[in-house]
Amino acid sequence: MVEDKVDRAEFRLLRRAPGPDVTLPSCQSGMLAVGNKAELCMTCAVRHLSICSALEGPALERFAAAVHIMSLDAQAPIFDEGEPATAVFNVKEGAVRLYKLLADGRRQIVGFLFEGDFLGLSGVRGGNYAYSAETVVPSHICRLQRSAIDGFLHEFPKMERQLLDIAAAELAAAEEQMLLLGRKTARERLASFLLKLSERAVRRGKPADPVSIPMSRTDIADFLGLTTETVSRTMTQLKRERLITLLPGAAIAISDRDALQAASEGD
Amino acid sequence: MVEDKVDRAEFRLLRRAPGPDVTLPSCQSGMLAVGNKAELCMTCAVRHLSICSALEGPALERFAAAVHIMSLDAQAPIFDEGEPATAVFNVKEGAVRLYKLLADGRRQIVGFLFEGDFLGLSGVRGGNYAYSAETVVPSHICRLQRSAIDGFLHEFPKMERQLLDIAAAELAAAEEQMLLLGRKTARERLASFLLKLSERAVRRGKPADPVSIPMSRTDIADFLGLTTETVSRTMTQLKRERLITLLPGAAIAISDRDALQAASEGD
DNA sequence: CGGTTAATTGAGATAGATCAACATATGTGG
DNA sequence: CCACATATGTTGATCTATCTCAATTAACCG
Repeated sequence: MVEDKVDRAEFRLLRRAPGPDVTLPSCQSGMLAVGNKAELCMTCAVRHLSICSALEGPALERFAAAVHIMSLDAQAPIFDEGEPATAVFNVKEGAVRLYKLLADGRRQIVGFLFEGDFLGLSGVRGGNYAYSAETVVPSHICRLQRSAIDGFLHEFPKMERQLLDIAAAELAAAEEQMLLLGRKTARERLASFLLKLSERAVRRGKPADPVSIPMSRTDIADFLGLTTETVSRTMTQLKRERLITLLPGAAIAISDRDALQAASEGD
Repeated sequence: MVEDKVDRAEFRLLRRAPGPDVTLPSCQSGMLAVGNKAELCMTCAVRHLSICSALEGPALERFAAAVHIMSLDAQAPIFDEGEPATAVFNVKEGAVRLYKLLADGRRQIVGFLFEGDFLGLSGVRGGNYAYSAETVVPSHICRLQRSAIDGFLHEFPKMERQLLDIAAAELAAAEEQMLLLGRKTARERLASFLLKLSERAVRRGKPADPVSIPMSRTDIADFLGLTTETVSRTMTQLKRERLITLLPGAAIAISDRDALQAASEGD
């Protein structure tokens, strides 16, 4: 526990040690065996949330044929920062964290992904992933060769435009996160985080109020630029002031949304 | 000076006070009078750096016809966060800062733009600008109605793809900035900042070594999530250790690039 | 060249980090 | 199904990097 940071850096080196190219993580937890692959996308519960919604009918069937669904355990690597960006992904179910590491193991989580979120095109620098990706909980992730998606983008300008919109939205979110990291207090950061999680849950068609918090305190800390201890203390503080209620099963009830909103902007 | 933050917040409110829509800043410092508008883009010194490079011949002439060049003083507003995003911009000459404010005046600069940099499509949330933009030094900024650029994007997929690449690069930069803001020390932040400025100068065809620093210490502080005092002290520290030399005229010589690189990653 | 603004330097305060128990889940094999 | 083992979360007591407040100095500009 004391050696946490060093462990993280060493672990990273270990993972990279084997050779220049690592086996694809798709093999690590097994692939779903599916009879009719087309069904995959046609009946996908999160299609309306993702770029796949730009396709219909035969195009969607062709798309489905190129997609592989990976079933991953919790804490499973998807790809590493610096690897050639040969595939793109879509989260079908579960949660993913994207992060960057410093040499000494300090970690910054640059984003969390949930059902319907797209991954692997934006945030790529010079053909390589700009961050690492891991599952937070057991997840189903759709995987598609980059070459394949490039073809679809070329063929369906609507999809490309949608991707541009996604990139613009991600950028706006990134800028908000910069404001949070550069200028907000711990209390403001946590309040902002909880509200944002709630908003995102709503966009996915889930209830706004009991927010599910699938990630650990350490993940939250590394996302908010804090330590676990500060996250824990601040959580307790918000609880004590009755802005939130900690529920069993990694969920949080927002007891006073207005007050939490106020707390997120600096009282 | 003591009331700096409050001033900033009040100033912002004042600027917004007049009415629902503010006069376009293009009128504030005058427009360049140009005989042959087509010449504007055809002979533009930074065309190869910007999205305009996707167009040639007649298409470029049509593009030029739709472009207005604004000549702005230093510290001139370009647009405000929350305004409808009715135009896109390209920096022809000068420097621009993009920033977000909190209600009490705390400011986070989310990016600096230089010659050739594009502005106004990515980072837009729901049709409104996600941040405010101001010039840092006297600048020439190309302005184009959003509806016009949409037409070109539709007509020239090459331009749209280029925009997607730009957005991806911006996102990668934003993620790196999150790592800086969330996990780096003041020393690491400043070293990273100076190196990045140097890299960007090179990409614009300028020398890597005496880096021009057009922005104030306050701007640097608000970009790095620090205070002016800390920026100043850290600058002095790097100078004392002979990693950099402060030159007259807002320039900095990188005396020991390797050491500065090391300092940017945590010694 | 004086006046104004920006940058630097110093002294002291503090939010959040670090170090250290302790508590509470989570899981595992008997 | 319980008792132990391990990971995760909470709480407490310090410590410190950076902020804040306060001068002082340097740069810029008409």
